Amino acid sequence: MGDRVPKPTIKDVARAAGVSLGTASRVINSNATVNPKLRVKVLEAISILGYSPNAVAQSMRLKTTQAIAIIIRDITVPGFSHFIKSAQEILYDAGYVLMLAASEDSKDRELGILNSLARRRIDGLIMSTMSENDEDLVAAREEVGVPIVLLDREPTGTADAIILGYREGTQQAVEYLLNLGHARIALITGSLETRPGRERFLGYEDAFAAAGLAVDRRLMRARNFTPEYAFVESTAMLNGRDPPTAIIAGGVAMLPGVMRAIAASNLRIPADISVIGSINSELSELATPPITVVNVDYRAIGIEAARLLLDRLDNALEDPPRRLKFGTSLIIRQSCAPPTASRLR
Amino acid sequence: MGDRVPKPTIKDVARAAGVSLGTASRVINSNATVNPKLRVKVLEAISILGYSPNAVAQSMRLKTTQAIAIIIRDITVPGFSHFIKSAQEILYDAGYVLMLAASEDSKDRELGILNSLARRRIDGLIMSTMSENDEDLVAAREEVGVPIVLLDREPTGTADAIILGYREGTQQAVEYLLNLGHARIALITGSLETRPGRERFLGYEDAFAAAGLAVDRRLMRARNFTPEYAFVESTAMLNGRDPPTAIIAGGVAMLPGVMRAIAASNLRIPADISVIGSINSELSELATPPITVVNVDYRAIGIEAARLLLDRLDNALEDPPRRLKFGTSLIIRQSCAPPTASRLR
DNA sequence: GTGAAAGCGCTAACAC
DNA sequence: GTGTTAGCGCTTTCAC
Repeated sequence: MGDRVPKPTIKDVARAAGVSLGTASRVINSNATVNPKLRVKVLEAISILGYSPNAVAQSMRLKTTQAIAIIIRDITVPGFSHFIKSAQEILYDAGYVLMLAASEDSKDRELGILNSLARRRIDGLIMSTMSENDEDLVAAREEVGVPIVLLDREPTGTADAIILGYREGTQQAVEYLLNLGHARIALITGSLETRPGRERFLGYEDAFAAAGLAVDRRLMRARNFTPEYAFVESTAMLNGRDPPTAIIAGGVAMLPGVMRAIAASNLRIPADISVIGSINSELSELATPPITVVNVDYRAIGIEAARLLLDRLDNALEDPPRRLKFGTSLIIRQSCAPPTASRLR
Repeated sequence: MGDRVPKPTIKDVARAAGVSLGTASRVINSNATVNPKLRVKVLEAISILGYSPNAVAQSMRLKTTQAIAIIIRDITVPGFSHFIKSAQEILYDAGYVLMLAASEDSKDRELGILNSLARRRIDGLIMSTMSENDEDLVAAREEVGVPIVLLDREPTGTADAIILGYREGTQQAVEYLLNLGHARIALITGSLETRPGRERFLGYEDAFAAAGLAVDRRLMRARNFTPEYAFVESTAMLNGRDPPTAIIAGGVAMLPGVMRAIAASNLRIPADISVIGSINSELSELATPPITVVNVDYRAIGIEAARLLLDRLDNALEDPPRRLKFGTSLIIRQSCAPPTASRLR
């Protein structure tokens, strides 16, 4: 473990092979013509010594770490973990290593992470900042000085971005509910400091406007994306006056909170209350009844985010910022039904 | 973005402050007494230039990267993602950065990752190898040359380990089912190449032995830990001759596969079939009926794994290998009932 | 208390 | 085609 034996260096290889350091380097990087005999000797020395190049020294010299970081609020959110997984795969196959950090919706944490990554000279960054316009955060991102792909955030500066169609997705969900006869539809989502919350609000309003209906602001809640928040707001609305007949969980981690609140209030889905979740999950698929969701394919998004960054790194350093938009799809299952007369009041 | 302006170095700081490079270094590392006046000048220069030390150069000099890696089969498994999250938190607070890689149950992948991490000179490693005894894998782990904490694997060499009490947990689950009147209990788990699979087999046998009953090997399946495998085996057993009256999903990701198979076979839980899952999850909590599980607290485990490694790094380089055992707890919900007479045959 | 200089392991430019 | 050397940015001796 402690492995006190220091690893062999290229110098050791050169000495063992009886060649100069430069020659050893040449065969290792196989970028110049080397006498076949010497080449073999070096290769032998490498395998005997168990040499493998020190990536830290290479980074020092080459000024690239072949490391890319992902900063995300919470890696345990199923959608996010799929995003990370697929991005990591692409990155790994391209020879990069993934550094992962959770910002936990804390500005200080995000700042600290950004700072640490800047010092470490990562090559690129994929992240979803907790606030698009906060000055310190913008400056800290700038300070890292590497290409950034923003995940569903309004890009500032020169960052590329992956944009998700939550506005249209939410509009579609609300229209579906409206067509079923619902009028009192609750939307619970996260901070308006950030694109996903804002877009869902907009989509909600779009649907009501298109139907010529007025929205009830009291049914629109936006603070943070946690299941705990979803639970609290759902419970409050469900047990307050003029309760909603349908709830949209406007965040990928929020459905469990909504479902807990419904269970705790002794209500049944969809007889007493209709619900629509965000993103497909084991829960939405296997719940009884299965839950209708506004789905977005985080696996595909992870792949594209990684590719966007890699492409920027490889051959598009100077291109203008790009943004890729991903749509949503409404997966209709059995969690929505026309509102019951008794609960319509 | 490209930020073509190279970042200031300590040399720039020294020049700007009118001191020598050594003095600048001393105030940055605040480890030696420096004339207060000079100190202030250096500090000023740092803030004016926006200097932050190059961690790559520090690593080169100090021979520590302050980076720790986690290698795990699949980061999207809810339990694992909680493990990663809590470990990352501890690591980050201790000044380390997390490198994450998914081995995906592929030997080549695991080998490749190990190799890449060795070159990068990480300081420590937390992992759950796909095979404890495979020679190449053992050698590759050794080759990294840093302290390792193995996650629920029989440690080889000098590695520390976190051990999970799946044997006792499975025994407890089987006894619970036996007491309910079940005799034909299926156990679906992953590879026996690895501790968790083996331990569950043992626990299953323990329970039958304690009850003086013989096990039916055909009800014990062990290939891999995926939900797909769980689905296939569940479907086969449920629709074969002498079907089980209860199924234990012996892997943290397997419950969805079992539930899909049950739904596809038009069976009801627990009237037609009892089920016990591994690890608590949103699905097991919010399913109808809620699912009984053998729970293990991956959050706590992540914390301890990180602490174990950090402690080893800090002040116990020479101590003998340690192993920490975590127990399981049976969370009884409503997915198990006495077997129906008609299905007992 | 401070400056000068060596050296970590590597790549690439430069001579030969 | 090969060897020698400078230098990436830093920390830490070693003199003074």
